[in-house]
Amino acid sequence: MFSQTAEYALRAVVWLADHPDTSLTREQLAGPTRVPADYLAKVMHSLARAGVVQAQRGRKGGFTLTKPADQLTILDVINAVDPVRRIRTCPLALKGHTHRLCPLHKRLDDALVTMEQAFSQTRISDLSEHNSPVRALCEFAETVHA
Amino acid sequence: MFSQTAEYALRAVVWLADHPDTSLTREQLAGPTRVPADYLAKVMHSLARAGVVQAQRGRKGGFTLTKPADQLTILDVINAVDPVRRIRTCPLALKGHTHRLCPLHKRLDDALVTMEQAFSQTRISDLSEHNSPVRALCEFAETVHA
DNA sequence: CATATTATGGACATGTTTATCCACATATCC
DNA sequence: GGATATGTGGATAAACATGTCCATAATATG
Repeated sequence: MFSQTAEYALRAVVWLADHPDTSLTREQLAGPTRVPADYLAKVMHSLARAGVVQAQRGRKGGFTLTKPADQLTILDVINAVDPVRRIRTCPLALKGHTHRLCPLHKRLDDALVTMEQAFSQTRISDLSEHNSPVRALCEFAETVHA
Repeated sequence: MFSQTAEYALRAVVWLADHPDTSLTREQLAGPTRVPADYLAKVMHSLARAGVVQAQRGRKGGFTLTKPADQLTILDVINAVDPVRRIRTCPLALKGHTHRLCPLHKRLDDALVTMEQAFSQTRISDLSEHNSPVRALCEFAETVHA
């Protein structure tokens, strides 16, 4: 239901949130989050364009969150890489039926709204180890160390 | 968020529900629902295998719903062609972390549960013209007639 | 300024979904 | 049984998502 890209983006952002005030390189992110490093480069680029992270080139470069993790939601991340596509007009190519959806597409869109709400209500900081009994990223950090 | 295939399947099933006790051929379904006829063949086949519709070959053949539309939900249709893939184990390949999800994947799975519930609570009959002020399939029927 | 490090951006490869086409099996009608 | 209508199944293509590779630009450090 979610794209692989969105999954990758969320893992990277959560990892960044767990390492505040630190610039992490693509490689440093790719390892613990288990995202293909070369593909992660593209994902991080999307996040940078969307203003979720700030990129810094050159030596000592890397990525940091542009906002504190408690001001960043799951929805922000998902919309940056793979926006929820609401159903606003009839998917069938109809004449003047753009203003009101039929029951089917109304229900489907309602489901999308519900998901958007769930995503917008969860802050990235809620996913950190400090704020949850179970550590984010399935406690992956415990199984690997640089 | 939903696959094109699921969208097609829902259109076809809603159309079938609006024409009860009638066997509709692939062509008769493809027209008003605007689904590519050849692709619809495959979608209907999936629905038949899942027991949502019954297929009848040969002359005067076609498709009918196996159950009354008020005993069939959106979830039944979606699961037939493009099942909601719940997150039951950690997407990161971890050792003994299958029993409990981290906060991130717990939240994502919660969102999936919410969607499943929304889908299972809507019956196909709820989408028919008789039970709704706005006709199903965006009143497409009004714009085309055989 | 030279070098090493790092993100950027494009080309390319692979995989999956969506779509098309056609031969075949099955059923109805005469 | 012959002719016609229909779903079934496989091969193939097109579009898109995912993944890999490499040259380039930018930045810090010495």
